[in-house]
Amino acid sequence: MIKILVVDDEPQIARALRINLSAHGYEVATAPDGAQALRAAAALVPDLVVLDLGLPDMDGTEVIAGLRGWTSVPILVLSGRAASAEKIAALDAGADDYVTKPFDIGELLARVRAATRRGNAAGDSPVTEIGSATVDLATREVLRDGAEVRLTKTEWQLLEVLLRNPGKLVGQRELLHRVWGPNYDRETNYLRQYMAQLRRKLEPDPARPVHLLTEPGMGYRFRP
Amino acid sequence: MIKILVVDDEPQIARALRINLSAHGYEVATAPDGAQALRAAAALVPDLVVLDLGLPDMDGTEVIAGLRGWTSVPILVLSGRAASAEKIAALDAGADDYVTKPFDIGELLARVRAATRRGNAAGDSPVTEIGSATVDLATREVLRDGAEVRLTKTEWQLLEVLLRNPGKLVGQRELLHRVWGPNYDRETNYLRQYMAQLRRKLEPDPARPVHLLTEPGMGYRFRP
DNA sequence: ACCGAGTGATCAAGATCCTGGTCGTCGACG
DNA sequence: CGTCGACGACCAGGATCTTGATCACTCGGT
Repeated sequence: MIKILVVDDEPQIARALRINLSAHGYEVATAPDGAQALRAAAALVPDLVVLDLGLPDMDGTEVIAGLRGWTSVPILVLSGRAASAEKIAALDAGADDYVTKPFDIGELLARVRAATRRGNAAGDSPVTEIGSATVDLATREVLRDGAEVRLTKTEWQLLEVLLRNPGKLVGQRELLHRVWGPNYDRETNYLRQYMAQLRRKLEPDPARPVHLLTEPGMGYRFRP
Repeated sequence: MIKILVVDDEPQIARALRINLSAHGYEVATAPDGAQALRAAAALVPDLVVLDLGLPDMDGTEVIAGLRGWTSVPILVLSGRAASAEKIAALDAGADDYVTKPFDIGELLARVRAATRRGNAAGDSPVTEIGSATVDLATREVLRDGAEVRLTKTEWQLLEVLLRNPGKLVGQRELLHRVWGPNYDRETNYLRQYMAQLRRKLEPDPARPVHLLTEPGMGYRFRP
């Protein structure tokens, strides 16, 4: 079942979307503001986010950036503002589509189909092999030698950023920014702490990592 | 370079799109009707198709179906008709986005960026050849004769400045500014030190550099 | 042809920074 | 009240950066 997270502060619209989407076979969750949206997205790992830009607590692009930090889930933006600058800002922040209110529900559903179709067609298998461990980013499960390994929320966020950039070096500034937020740029000790935990849980020999590598002075890298 | 195929039977619009897109660094090809569009797509394998629905020879959805038969290239539909039924038909036929004319060129470019960003996510990175070594600035990797070469942070910064100005002379003042900051204008010995290290790690014969050249009294130059 | 100044290359240390590992505290949650 | 995860501090070992010294080369001037 395809999971959709609807983010809107107006109860009527949220309700209407929920009814229409679930009538077409989607599993729907809703969040009334940006903070709860980010939490819900982390908890549910939806297949699509429908995001209203007029949220009370955060700017729309901030929500998009918060999501894009750790997931490439399709984001479909709803907005009352039709100005091109608004659209460009949202799209460049990482949104996949932009629909202005009032919108035709049939068109919205078609755009939802287009966005979810892409996600499925992209077909990048969400499971990643790390030595003897298997990481499934979609279901948030780690199996190692048949046994399940538990990761905490922070560990997941850190691991996901690395796994979504296979082979690529991710700077420590960027990692801190994406996992802990913009105010933790200097706390590199967090990184060391959690990288060590991830290595203990995933690497065959945590003292000699093969997949979760350190690039001294620069950042970390996941090698498949 | 990202290749875009523009399909439009109106020469003015095709011309305007070509100019705008190539001004933003895309490689543009055009086709005036559906049949030629399908042939061009098969020959060029573009990274994005911008498709006007009002073609003389085929219905727009037929063109989309013809493309979708063998490729999952992103398709961005342009159309003068704003009716929801049209949009739904095009999107369900396999289009990724639908923009109604008249459109804002900035918005179109943003949607182009959004569409290509998705495809390029699993993309390839630009690599530079230095003798027998290959340098990948995106992933921060250097391979030499199949073996991996480790560069330190400062070595990367210095090398990146040179590689981003291929063939161009970069003054020592400028290099020092970019790598060490504004307060190191006179420390040219740093440059010598690290240039020597880079040559040792990258040049076939470090004593006789072929790609990382010294311009006495002025600066350094990377020759591809 | 000789010399000295200026510049660049190379070598060899200390100083400094970074990392990994460990420990202890705090707050949330059951 | 007990447990777990997040947070913060510390230390030792090692890699990196910085600095100084030495030598080779070029280029004017004598």
